[in-house]
Amino acid sequence: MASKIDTTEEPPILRPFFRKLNRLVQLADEDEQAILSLPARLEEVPSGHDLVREGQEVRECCLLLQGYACRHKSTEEGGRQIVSFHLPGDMLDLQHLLFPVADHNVQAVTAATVAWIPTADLQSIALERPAVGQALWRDTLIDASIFREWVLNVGRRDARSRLAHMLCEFAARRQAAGLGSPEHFTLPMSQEQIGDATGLTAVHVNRMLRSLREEGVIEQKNKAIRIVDWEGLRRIGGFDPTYLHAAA
Amino acid sequence: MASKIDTTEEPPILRPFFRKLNRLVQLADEDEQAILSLPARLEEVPSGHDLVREGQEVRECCLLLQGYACRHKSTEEGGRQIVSFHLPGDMLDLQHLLFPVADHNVQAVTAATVAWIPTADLQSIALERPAVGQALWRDTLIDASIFREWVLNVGRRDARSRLAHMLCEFAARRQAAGLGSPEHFTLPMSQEQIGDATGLTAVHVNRMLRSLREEGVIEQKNKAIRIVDWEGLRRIGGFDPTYLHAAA
DNA sequence: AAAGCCCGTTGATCCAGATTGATGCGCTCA
DNA sequence: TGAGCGCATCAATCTGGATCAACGGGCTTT
Repeated sequence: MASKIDTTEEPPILRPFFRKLNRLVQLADEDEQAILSLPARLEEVPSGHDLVREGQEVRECCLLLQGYACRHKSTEEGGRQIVSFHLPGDMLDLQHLLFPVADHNVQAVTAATVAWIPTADLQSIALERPAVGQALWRDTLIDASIFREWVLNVGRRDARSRLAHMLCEFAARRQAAGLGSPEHFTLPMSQEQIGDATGLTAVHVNRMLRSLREEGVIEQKNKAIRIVDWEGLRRIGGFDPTYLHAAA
Repeated sequence: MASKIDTTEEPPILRPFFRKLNRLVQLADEDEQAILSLPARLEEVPSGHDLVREGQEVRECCLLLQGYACRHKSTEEGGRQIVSFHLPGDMLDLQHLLFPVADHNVQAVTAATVAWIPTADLQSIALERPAVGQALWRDTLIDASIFREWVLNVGRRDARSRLAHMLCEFAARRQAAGLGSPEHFTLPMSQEQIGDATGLTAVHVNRMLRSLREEGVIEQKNKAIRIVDWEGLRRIGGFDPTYLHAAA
């Protein structure tokens, strides 16, 4: 399932990662070379696979290359809360650069390919190449900003708004990451997972999605979703993309 | 209300800030000197004062020296959500080091003294002194970890647990910051504010605090609070301090 | 010392969302 | 080709927390 690969062969598997960092901070050619030649261990995992578990000691950071992932925590009673969703190109656990023990879980939402990069190598590139370090720091700051918005989302918005907001964010981040049209895409997660992300139950997610469909702001068949009335959805969710800081 | 002061006079007003960073990363004497001689503009503000407003362009980062503060966001309908509370020694808006425009508000919870430090100076100290940069980065990562826990708190815990968890976190952070006993302290915020932080209404906060009192896990008179049964409170809140990463 | 106000306290009622359970559809795999 | 299963869908009932309303006590203001 896991295999060592020679990163000097083409095309460099870390290019999506470089592209993302380069959106955050303008990088020089040497920065690009340094990033692309980071050692990386590829792994393909099935949907639902746990990539990092809470309490685990982490020596490699996990970069998502294909598919979708999420991070989640649980209460002692077993209530599960997804705290973020991730797109290809996202670093899933940058916090492990400075804290070796995981304080939450990382899970594949769909079948996915990830690249494991030793934390030590990321640390030294961040230290030796200030621009790269700054890009990584920026990435963690955007993460934090999204968490704040999620606190607001689950704390103060009603069910329909929460869902609308989540859909808007997902669409906006897809677009920012250059993954295609923000109006028509596949929503990779199950309604159960959407509920875990919004603090709702799956059945209520179902009801509210139906309500959004009946209102004519979205269309759905299976996992395929089309945002018919972006302004309407934006208004229902109270979505303002400022907190994404243009990238993410 | 605001006044320029010569930071070379004793005692250095930035010492609490240095102490906090030094807890995050072991700093050298030159790091200490560099931190203590950062230019800082002192300001004393009354309870409820807005230190930073959403949308505002920020050129100085705000360091809390005395009193308590919070950060908050609002929905378009006006629902207010407090996303974090802050103790003396905390940097209130480190994200402005890399993003010049505020995506949320910072407010004084009590009368407070703050020090404004130009973002440019913080940026250069972070760049020129890797240990300081790392400490600041660590601080933002701990912030993010706390936000994740808050998403879980408002998303998946019931009202009583949310409150118990909030009390545990506040006590633990007080202790970590060396602000005195974790069992007996004054809770600076109003029940309205506690509600805004936990996604509840003030009346329900009141009821649940009474329930905690009746259960004998806490005692309260006015703002003074005593945690009588720490293990009980911990259990009710499902509090596990790992996410605070020992400092904060 | 009186006036006013903010804040905490308590009760009564209402509603958004949870829970439970039943049905149906489209996968995958034998 | 059909069995089995995960997942979406939908309805009926229940409940935690919101909302609305009233009161009291300690604080500041004059």
